[in-house]
Amino acid sequence: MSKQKAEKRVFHNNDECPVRNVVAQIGDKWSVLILFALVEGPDRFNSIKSRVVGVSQRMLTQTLRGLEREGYVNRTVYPEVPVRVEYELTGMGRGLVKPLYQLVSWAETHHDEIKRSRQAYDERG
Amino acid sequence: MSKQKAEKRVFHNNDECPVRNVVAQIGDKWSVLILFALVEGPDRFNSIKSRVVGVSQRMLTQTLRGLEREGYVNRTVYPEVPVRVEYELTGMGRGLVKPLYQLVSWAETHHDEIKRSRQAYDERG
DNA sequence: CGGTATCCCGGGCGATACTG
DNA sequence: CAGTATCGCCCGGGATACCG
Repeated sequence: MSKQKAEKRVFHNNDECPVRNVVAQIGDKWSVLILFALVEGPDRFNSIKSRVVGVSQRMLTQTLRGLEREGYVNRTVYPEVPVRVEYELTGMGRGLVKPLYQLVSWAETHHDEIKRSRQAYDERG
Repeated sequence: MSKQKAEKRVFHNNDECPVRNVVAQIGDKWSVLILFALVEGPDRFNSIKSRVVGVSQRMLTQTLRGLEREGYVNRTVYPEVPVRVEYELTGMGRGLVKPLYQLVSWAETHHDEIKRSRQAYDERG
């Protein structure tokens, strides 16, 4: 049967790669923070904007549109005056957040170790 | 005690935020693919390069340096002729990969659903 | 209030050439 | 083989102005 040692996997970086797909969507500056903000319940545009510190109007709109397109977020317009728009996680969005929490929890646990590693790396040039 | 309803969390995007820290390092185009390639064992520069399809020499070097700085990857030089350089996951790197697998596993499970959501979104304009 | 539209700069990143 | 060095393009994303 061919070789004795298993061939090592090859990794592609395109639209058909689920790895790349998810990282491409949530790997930007704001997506994860916005998803986490919405975990606490539906929220309005300007409220999200004030809670996700530093996000510009342009990037908030753009990121929410992306998350909506992937199916992680629902957008609901209430035609009041003035208009009210609420964003909330979909079922799939809540599903995504779980492994994200695992990741972030890991990151928090190892935050100090990472900082020390950086410092050591920088010191030895 | 202050308000009845809990205040919603505020999310920052800076170096002190573990959320941002981890996403900033692994959210780029190549880090996750390279980490996954190294799960299968130590590997040499050009071998990684051929397995992570599309990565340029420049970006592979740069990404590996970043992963090494965070403490996820070890770099070992064997002064043979020609020189051989091996990269391998550290203990922390192997630790990081676990929640990443959870995330990617989730992504693979929902890949079709996401694709359908995109299509629906694009069709309704 | 919740967006678009436009301008513009810095940097991410690919291509290419060179090196120990 | 495993990198650095340099150039240049593209575009992410901030700032600002305007709109339903």
